[in-house]
Amino acid sequence: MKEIFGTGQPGGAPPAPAVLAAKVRTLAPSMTRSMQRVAEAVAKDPAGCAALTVTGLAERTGTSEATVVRTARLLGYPGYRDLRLALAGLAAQQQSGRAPALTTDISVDDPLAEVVAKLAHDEQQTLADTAAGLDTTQLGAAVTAAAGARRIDVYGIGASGLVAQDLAQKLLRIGLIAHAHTDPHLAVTNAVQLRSGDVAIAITHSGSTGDVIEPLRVAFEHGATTVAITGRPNGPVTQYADHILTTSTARESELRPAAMSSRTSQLLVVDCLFVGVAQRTYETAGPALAASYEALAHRHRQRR
Amino acid sequence: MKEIFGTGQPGGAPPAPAVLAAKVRTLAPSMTRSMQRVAEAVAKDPAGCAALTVTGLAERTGTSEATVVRTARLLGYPGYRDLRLALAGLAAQQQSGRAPALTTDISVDDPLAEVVAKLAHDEQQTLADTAAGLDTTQLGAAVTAAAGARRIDVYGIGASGLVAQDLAQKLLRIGLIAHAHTDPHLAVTNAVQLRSGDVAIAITHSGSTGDVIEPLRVAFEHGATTVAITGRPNGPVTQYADHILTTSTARESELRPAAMSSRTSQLLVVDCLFVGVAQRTYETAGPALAASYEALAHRHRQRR
DNA sequence: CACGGGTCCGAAAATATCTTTCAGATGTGA
DNA sequence: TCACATCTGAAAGATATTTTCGGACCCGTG
Repeated sequence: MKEIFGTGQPGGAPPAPAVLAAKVRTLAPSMTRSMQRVAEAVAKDPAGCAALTVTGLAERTGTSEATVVRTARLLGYPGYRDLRLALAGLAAQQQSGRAPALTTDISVDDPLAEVVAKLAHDEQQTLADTAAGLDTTQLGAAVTAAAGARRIDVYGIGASGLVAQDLAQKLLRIGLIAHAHTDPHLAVTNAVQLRSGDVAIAITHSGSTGDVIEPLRVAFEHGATTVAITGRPNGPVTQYADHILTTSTARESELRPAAMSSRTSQLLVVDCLFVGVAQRTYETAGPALAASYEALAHRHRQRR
Repeated sequence: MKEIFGTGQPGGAPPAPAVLAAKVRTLAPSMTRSMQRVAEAVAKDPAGCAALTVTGLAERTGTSEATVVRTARLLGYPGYRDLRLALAGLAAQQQSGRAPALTTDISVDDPLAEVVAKLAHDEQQTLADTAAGLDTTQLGAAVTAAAGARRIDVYGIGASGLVAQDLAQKLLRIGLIAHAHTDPHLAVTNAVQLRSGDVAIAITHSGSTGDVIEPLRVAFEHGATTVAITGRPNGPVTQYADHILTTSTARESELRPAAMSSRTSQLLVVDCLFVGVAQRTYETAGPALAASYEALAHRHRQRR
């Protein structure tokens, strides 16, 4: 069997220096234990790790050279050598005056003002990570597909279901035929209707939500162009996805469920997708947006 | 010879990445012809050279590996490997020097990468604004009311409807009785059921969405504690609100409907409200969160 | 003009580093 | 518990870097 790891991102994602920290955060959950140790060490002390050889880093993290190389691959680099280069770059950037973001958990007895500050900061971080980790090539492909689609179906369950609805609502506003499906059975029965030229989009943070994967699989097998918006670019859902849009995965805690930051991340991706499509179809999207704005104005009371 | 550079590292310490260019200029005259070629190439295109192996750089400069290594030594590095790392650092610093102003609107012909950057930046700004403008006293009051409520109803239409659902979903997870109403008629008929001790929350960006104000009015008149989450702290909706949580109002443009940033803002407020309530009811919320997490895990296929 | 002393240079060997392979270890679901 | 798949590290294999070493070149001198 072929090595599944090496693929990483087939779409030729260039290894970037500044987005490395974001990538670590995004991909950490989909890593194995030893790889996480390596990733953590790398994220914690870029300068120190850049000075180490592959053997040295393996020793420091208590793993083997092979694992270090595998981690480098997962982070999108051809090998450890390149990761090391990026690490040096990151270290240099950090060196040149940057305040390290202080992220503490929210605890039960935090005053409200602090809760607000921490939540806002966290979501900002999530946005930055997502933007940094988003592959614009994949995004472009998804935009092209959606802009020319006969029909667009979006699948999502739970919190992701709301994101799916948000996307569908917006696409409808610019004159596209878009539906959000939050019921697994209905989703599948609708997916059967799809064919080449249609687009199916699955939104799942974990990348392994069966109820969402199933309709995507059906759509995929019926020839539709499929897009996965997920936090686990290696998850099962990507198996049936022509294009993969990666959301960031911030660490969660008891009082801050994963749903919170993943939702922020998903929404940003969805917004990007939407704006991209709106650009592409500006001829019709522009007037449509204006018209829907007009229509809404009449639902508002006039006072004040 | 005396060390004239500001490295502050006398002896065999590795030179900093930033002073590399200066070193090249200073030491160039004392170099041999071939070494000068190498030094020049390195100074002119750090990024490009960092990507080359010792053999590659030798070829590009028309010299040999040995010469490259000798040059690296002359510049103060133990070997080419370390010069290369410094080069990568330098490249990264130069790269990060460019901070493009993102204050402009998104236009039809923006490349996707820029769309992503602008959207992310904008939403970050929105979060900061919201956090800054949120009145923690009002928030505290709303939290207290919600934490002790017999029942919580949330009203929202369109994009705000999704936020309402998000809030209700989360509150349900920690064991509270919460419902989101997106149908105006049903919302009103349900609002009639409310009484003192219950909480009604209206979410409307414009503050003047009749379909949302009406149920809140009914709830208010039936004695429920009412909360308004709105971008217009003076809007009609506040007339029937005991507590007002203000969301930020970012400027909109044709390709970036107001719904986008207002949604981000609303979600942050809703999250704050939720976390506050979860803190307040930690006795029951903690276990409930853990339990719902457990339950979800089984809906996911095995990892990878 | 030839010669000797010095420096400079690069091909190839020697070493270090990185990558791949493979088989045992470990965990997971039926 | 067993079967299966995944994870992991030791060691072999491939690259890259460093060192070695002999020849080329420059230049002043006899």
